[in-house]
Amino acid sequence: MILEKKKMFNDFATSKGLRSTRQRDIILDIFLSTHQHVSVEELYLKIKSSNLGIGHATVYRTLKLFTEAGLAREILLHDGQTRYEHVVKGEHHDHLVCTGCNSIIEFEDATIEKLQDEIAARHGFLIKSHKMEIYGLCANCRS
Amino acid sequence: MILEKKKMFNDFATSKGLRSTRQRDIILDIFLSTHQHVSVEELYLKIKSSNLGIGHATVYRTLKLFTEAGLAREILLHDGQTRYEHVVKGEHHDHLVCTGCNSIIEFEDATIEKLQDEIAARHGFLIKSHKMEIYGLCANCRS
DNA sequence: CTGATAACTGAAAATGAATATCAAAAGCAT
DNA sequence: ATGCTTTTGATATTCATTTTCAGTTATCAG
Ligand SMILES: [Mn+2]
Ligand SMILES: [Mn+2]
Ligand SMILES: [Zn+2]
Ligand SMILES: [Zn+2]
Repeated sequence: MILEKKKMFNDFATSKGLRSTRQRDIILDIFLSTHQHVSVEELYLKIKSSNLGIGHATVYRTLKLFTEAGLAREILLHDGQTRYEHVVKGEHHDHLVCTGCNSIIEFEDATIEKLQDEIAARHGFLIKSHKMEIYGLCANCRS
Repeated sequence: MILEKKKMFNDFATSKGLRSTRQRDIILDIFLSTHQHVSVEELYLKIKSSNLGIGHATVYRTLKLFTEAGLAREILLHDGQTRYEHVVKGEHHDHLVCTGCNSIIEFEDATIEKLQDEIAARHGFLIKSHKMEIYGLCANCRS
């Protein structure tokens, strides 16, 4: 799994003529070791606390590369910070976002995805990506 | 239609003990005269070009009031600017966003909305709002 | 291995949207 | 009109992200 992701990035780097650097290796390692929905700052701090000095700019730049390489997805919730999550090949999910405790529940719904395709087709629209977020209170925060 | 919106804001203002000001009247007029999905900056410039001096801060503040009053909805696309659209009572729609020409197509799908409710219910989640955006190329930009 | 070249890094500065500050102005009740 | 409270807006501030650019490093031809 992790090796597969590393290979994926390697292939991407090769195809784009990117160089292999210490920083990119470290950032990839740490990104792969995180759970879902990490903000750039969280990653930066995690790297910092490992006594590995890497600059902010490099973390930002590298996460964009991961996104381009298809192994990360950018998520913009309503907290003013860009977050990244892992892309699992052949999977897609959307989010229930709790405004009480900021927790995120993931869900998949094939019917919704199909309806989206139909709507797009009806408008001659070519889908590249989509996002769907449901905001509200999770079971815990309701009570 | 426009009178109805003005009354709506008036009622809201009264219920909140807000004062009636020249600035709020102007911003409401201009907001109601726009089409969908205006950014704060666009509104600000429109006001400025009408030779009516109103500060940035006031435009930001007032649009939040409109949102609270239920006559505007905040939209966050991927261009780093908050936009606002008109709320039509009893209606809801989502967006197809063209990454080629930045145009936006609106659509409604009752089945998707119902599926969202079901998913939320399944997780004991109480929905407050949701957003769904499909990104890609519109019919024009495809060709 | 060596040197040339182009890519990469990161500290620091810049950007840009949005918010906070606060003194002056304006609305409203009496 | 008076007095009190809200509102405004120029300005400063915040904060995430991007840009700059000089120094560093990876890669590759010789
Ligand atoms: Mn997720
Ligand atoms: Mn719309
Ligand atoms: Zn919660
Ligand atoms: Zn288009």
